[in-house]
Amino acid sequence: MSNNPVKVTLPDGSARTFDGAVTGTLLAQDIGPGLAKAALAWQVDGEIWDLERQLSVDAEVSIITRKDEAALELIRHDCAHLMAMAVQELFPGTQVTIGPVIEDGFFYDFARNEPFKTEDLEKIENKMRELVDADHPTAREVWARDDAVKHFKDLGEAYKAEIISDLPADQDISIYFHGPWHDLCRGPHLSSLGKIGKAFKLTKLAGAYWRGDSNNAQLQRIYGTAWRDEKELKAYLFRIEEAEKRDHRKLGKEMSLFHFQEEAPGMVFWHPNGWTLYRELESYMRRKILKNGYDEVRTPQLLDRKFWEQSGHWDKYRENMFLSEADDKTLALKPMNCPCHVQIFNQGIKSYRDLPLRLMEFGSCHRYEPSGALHGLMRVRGFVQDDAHIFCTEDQIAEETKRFCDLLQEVYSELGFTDIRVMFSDRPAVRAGSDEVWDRAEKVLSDAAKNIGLDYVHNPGDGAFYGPKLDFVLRDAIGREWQCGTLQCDFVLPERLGAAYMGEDGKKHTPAMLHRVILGSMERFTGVLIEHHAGKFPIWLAPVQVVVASITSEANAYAEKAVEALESAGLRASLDVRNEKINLKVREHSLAKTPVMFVVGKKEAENTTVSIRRLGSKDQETLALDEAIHDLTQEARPPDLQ
RNA sequence: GCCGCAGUGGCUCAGUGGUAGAGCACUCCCUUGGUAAGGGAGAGGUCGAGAGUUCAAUUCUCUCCUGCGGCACCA
Repeated sequence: MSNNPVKVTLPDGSARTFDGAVTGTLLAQDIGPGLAKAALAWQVDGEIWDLERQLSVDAEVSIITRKDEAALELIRHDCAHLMAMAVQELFPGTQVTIGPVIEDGFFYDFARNEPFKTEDLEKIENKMRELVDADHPTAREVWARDDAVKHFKDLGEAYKAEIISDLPADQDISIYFHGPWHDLCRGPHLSSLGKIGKAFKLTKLAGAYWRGDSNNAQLQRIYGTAWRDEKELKAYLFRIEEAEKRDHRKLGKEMSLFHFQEEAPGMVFWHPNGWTLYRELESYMRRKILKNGYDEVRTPQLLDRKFWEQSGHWDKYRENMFLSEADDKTLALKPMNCPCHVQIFNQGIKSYRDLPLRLMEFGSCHRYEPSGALHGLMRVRGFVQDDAHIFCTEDQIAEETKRFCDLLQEVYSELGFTDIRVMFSDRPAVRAGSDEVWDRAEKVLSDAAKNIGLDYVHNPGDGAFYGPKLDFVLRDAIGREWQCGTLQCDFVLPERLGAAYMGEDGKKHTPAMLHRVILGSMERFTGVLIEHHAGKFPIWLAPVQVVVASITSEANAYAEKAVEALESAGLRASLDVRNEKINLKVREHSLAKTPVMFVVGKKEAENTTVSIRRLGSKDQETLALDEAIHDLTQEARPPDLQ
């Protein structure tokens, strides 16, 4: 170790010089005993280091304590080790594999013949607390690769040995010891297990494939969450509870929007309330799309197998298609609309003057999704896409991309989503079309995206089998992301399906085809809306926009009249003249999330007024019935008609 | 599809090797009450489906179905 002086610069700009190499611990002690006690790790030129790691060159440094955001990652990483340690103590013979930090927590994948039971989580958690109390110190060693491989093999840790063998040759094989237990790990780690604290909780048990490949063995994964203190843990658990409250499956049941049943897994039974919401959304989209130069069409759902053979779907997606037999033929329910739209394009002779031709359909599709993938409205087997295909020349792609992105932004913003992320996905391993065609398609689409200033993230290898795509991911009210829109550039299918137009040069050409959706699946987007609004829909979407509730039976006739007036003004109104107290009615309609309530008693009946109560407010406002209806009619207009 | 868990009246859930219970909702009666639960009575379940063990299964075992949490998948 060199004895040259080491100068470190602290965040406040002050500098300290040490005679030789310095560790985080030494530095913290040098600054003060309080900090020495609170130190968890230190940051050297932006990189987090173990406290005991030696620094022998000048650097910018800071001491990390529990107060720092960076402490979270350290705590979670240590917690993963702690859990693995507890598991191996409780269940000897269990092999460890990997245990990374993830959003809000960590997990560790184990290989063990016996399955873990839910009850085991508590045992493991208790053992973890014991180990925290024991406060085993951490030590780091660097081993020779072959020694490390042999060591873990001898221990029966085949997975660890495999991981080490696969590490790049130039990488140090660092082993971390926590008292009697050790693991291969890149680090950094806290200086002892006690520093983790006890604000952790094991949350769920799951299966996970080794190296994420379903051909490999399935491991047992235990998830946990860990925080800097009890308060943060509580806040996290509260956040989870709040998210559960707005779960669209729960709200769908409570608000009678839709249901599923086992005779039709993954297919929605829409109830009157839910269908009203769906239809409002559909009407809105139809107006937006038709205004943007599209023509609406409708195509068959059941088509002959040979049709799908020609399109290439039979080869690649046969396993995921619903099949049927009739007239000695095999038919398949359409999994997407594009081949059908090409058939419409192919009717008659198209001229370059007809391009771009934009065909739009609320296309009803079926996909045989794996049973484990189904999830409420978010992942279904029968769904409707707000789908369209734009047939155009290659030169028109840039302009069409711009038009589409403008429309998409407008729709998202009118529906209340402003935080949108874009991804550009290029050629997948399994694909149709030559590399030359892919080169062209990727270039034209990414250039178009760049030209309109889209700030996209590159997502390699995730394109559709026929072309590259732009995906649009939106963030909802509580920060979750939903992939909805997509724009896919396709030079393959039009050719395969024989689409052609007569060019200016009098020769036949194959058009390019842009596949695009904005909402994606209507079902899924409805689910997103339910969760985004937590069931408290804006008036234009609310299944029941206003309920008229009478206070006494003497006002019932007037209440009926008010409902009739609301309905003739085009509003969705319902009547509540039950023989119940107004308190109960207010409570029930509030719980039902009806946005507006007209409360009418004797006074209102005599004066032709209504007492208005809005969802989420205790205020009351009395207005003349006509005026109230007039105001509400304005307010209930969809965003594009405001 | 894979791993783990679950399936009991419309809903939320309790419970037991001797064929079931609560709250809410529902029906009826009383109550006409001014902004988040007025009172009383009543009705309602082949305990997901099939098979097995047992004198006896909603309860134990197996198979299947569906759902839930992940994984894998998502044209």
